[in-house]
Amino acid sequence: MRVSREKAAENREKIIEAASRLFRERGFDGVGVDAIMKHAGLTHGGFYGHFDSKDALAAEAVTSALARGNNRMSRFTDLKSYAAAYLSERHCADRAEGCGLAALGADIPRAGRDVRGAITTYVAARLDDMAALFGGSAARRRKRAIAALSGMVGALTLARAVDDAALSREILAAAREAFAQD
Amino acid sequence: MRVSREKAAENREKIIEAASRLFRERGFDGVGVDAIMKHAGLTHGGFYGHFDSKDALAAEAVTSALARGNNRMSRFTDLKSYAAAYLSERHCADRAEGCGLAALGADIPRAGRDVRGAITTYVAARLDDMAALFGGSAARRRKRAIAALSGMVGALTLARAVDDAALSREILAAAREAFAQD
DNA sequence: TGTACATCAGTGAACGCGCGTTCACTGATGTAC
DNA sequence: TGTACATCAGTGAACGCGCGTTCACTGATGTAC
Repeated sequence: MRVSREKAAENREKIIEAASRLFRERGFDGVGVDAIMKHAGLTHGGFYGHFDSKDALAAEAVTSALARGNNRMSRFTDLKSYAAAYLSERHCADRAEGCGLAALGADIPRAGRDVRGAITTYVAARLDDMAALFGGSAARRRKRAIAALSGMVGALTLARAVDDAALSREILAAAREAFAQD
Repeated sequence: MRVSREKAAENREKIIEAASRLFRERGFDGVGVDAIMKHAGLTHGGFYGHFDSKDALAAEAVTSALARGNNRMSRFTDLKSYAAAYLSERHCADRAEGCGLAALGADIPRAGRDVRGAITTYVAARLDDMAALFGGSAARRRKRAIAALSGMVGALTLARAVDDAALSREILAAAREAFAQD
């Protein structure tokens, strides 16, 4: 049955949000259109009224997930609290709500053009943000920002990959120490 | 038609090797049993004579990929040449032959128990290797090894994710500099 | 060493299932008068 | 403001396809005598 334009726009957002969570949790290939629509409280048939394809949704979902990540992380004004939040055990345990880079990492090079474009824009923005947290020349701050972002994404990836809670915590703790330094 | 036991063992290795390359290149869900067997020069029906399931093969393929990575990287006796090799543009461009951690990264937490076990063993071994490349107390060397491995895996992941060749090279170069330091 | 038979690695067709996508339909919303 | 009709967001069945897995079969290999 038809629904008000307002409600339809709301539903579209719900689909994007459900996809954004589910993709991060299970990967692009790990979730179907069916599951996404169910999580948004709809039936799968209506999907193609909102999006051209699953790939098109993926691009929007990634953009949305990263924008939210950007907002969440850009409130930190010092490196130490940034690293503490990013490398927390809470973030490690919660892929669905966490950083899209770490959650989708190796899947990104295999994703479509739009997804990769969104990621590239995001990485560039995040590096700019992060450079402000370091001291020294612009060139030095830039290089330090790259090292810190790489280190955090890598540490979170390893801490999540490993099947040993103690090792996982050790990785996070060592990374918090290493990547919080100017 | 039947084949000698020797030839059968050889075929089994070919399947593992093909899977190891294809999984790293396209992810676990991105390759079918059919493609793996074709790359091994066989037909897909014979697969289940060698392995119980696709998942069982995945565990063996990951073990094999990581063991080879271990051999390749453990020949470096100094951090700088290690970082130069790991963070080379060549490694960045060649997912199929490169480090399994960076190639499968975010897919690992979603993989089966055996795959995760193999990864955990590998990470532990790699950290031990790497700690020997640093100076200072055992605790310091351990922490530095964790930071360096995290940084390299993360930098390679980011350099591959980004859709901009210049940014990709910049990430690798900055990481080579940052993570080659004691 | 040679022969006869059992074994079993590999083949290719087939199965069932889930997925991305399409479509005829429904009925509430939006609009024209 | 009220009525009549057109629109179109969402439904649920259906489609075609590819995938993981199974199976009857083939014919070379391995073995028993």
